[in-house]
Amino acid sequence: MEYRELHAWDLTYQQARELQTELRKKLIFRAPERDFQIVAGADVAYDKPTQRVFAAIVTVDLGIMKVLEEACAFARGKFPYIPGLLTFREAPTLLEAWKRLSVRPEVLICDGQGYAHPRRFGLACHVGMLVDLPTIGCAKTRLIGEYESPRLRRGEFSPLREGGEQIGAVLRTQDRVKPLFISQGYKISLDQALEVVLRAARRYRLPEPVRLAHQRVSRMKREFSRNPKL
DNA sequence: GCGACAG
DNA sequence: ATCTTGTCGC
Repeated sequence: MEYRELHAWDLTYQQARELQTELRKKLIFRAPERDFQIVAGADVAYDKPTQRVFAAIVTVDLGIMKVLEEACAFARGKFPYIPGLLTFREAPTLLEAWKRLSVRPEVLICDGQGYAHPRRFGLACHVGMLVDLPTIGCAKTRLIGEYESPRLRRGEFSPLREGGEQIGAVLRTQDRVKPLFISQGYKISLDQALEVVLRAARRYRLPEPVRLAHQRVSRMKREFSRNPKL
C-alpha cells in the first residue's frame, strides 16, 4: 500500500513537536458513512539489546472474524521513546509494514493515543494522515487527561478530558477488565471509534487486530534474537 | 524545582 | 516497551 511522504523523520525533538503542531491543523474527523468491516491493527515491539524495532499490521474481516492479511517490518531504532513523541520511534517501521500490505483496510487501530495527546496529534492521527485512512487511537494506559473510572460492564465508557475539552474516552471492552483509552485518529468520529473497538474486542481486552499484531511482533522479536541476529 | 509521562 | 514462571480463578 502507498502513503504520502509528507516530511523527513530525522528531526530534533523540537522540530518533531513543531511538526505535530503544524500537521494537527490539517486533522479531519469526518462523520462515519458506513460500517467498517475490514479492520487492521498495528503494533510495535522493541529489542533492547539490539535496539531493533519490529512492526506488524494485521487485517481482519470482522464479518467472519478471519485474518485477511498481515505485514511485518523491522529496523534499527533511531529515535528514543519520549512521551509525546512516540510516533517518531514507531511510525517509520510501521510505514514499512504498511508498504507491504496489498489489501487496503477500511480502518486502522493503532496501539497508542490519537487525539488524546499534548498537541492533539498522537501516533494514530499522524499515521492516519500519512496513509490517508480512518484511524483510531487505542492505548492501554493514559498519556494525558482526567477521567472517572467507567462502570465495570463491557461497553461502558467515560469521557477523557483536558481543560474543558473532551479528548477521548475510557472504554471497558470486557466485564471487569482494565479499560482502554480511545481517541480519534484521523477521518473518524469518537463515536464510531468506540463502536469499532468494542465490536473488534470480541473476547479479549484488546481489539482482535491489535491483539494479533501484538502476538506477531512478539514472535518476530523472539525468533530474531534466537537466530542469525543480523 | 517537582511530578507526570502512549510504548 | 522490557526484565520474567508459575499460579489462582472464571
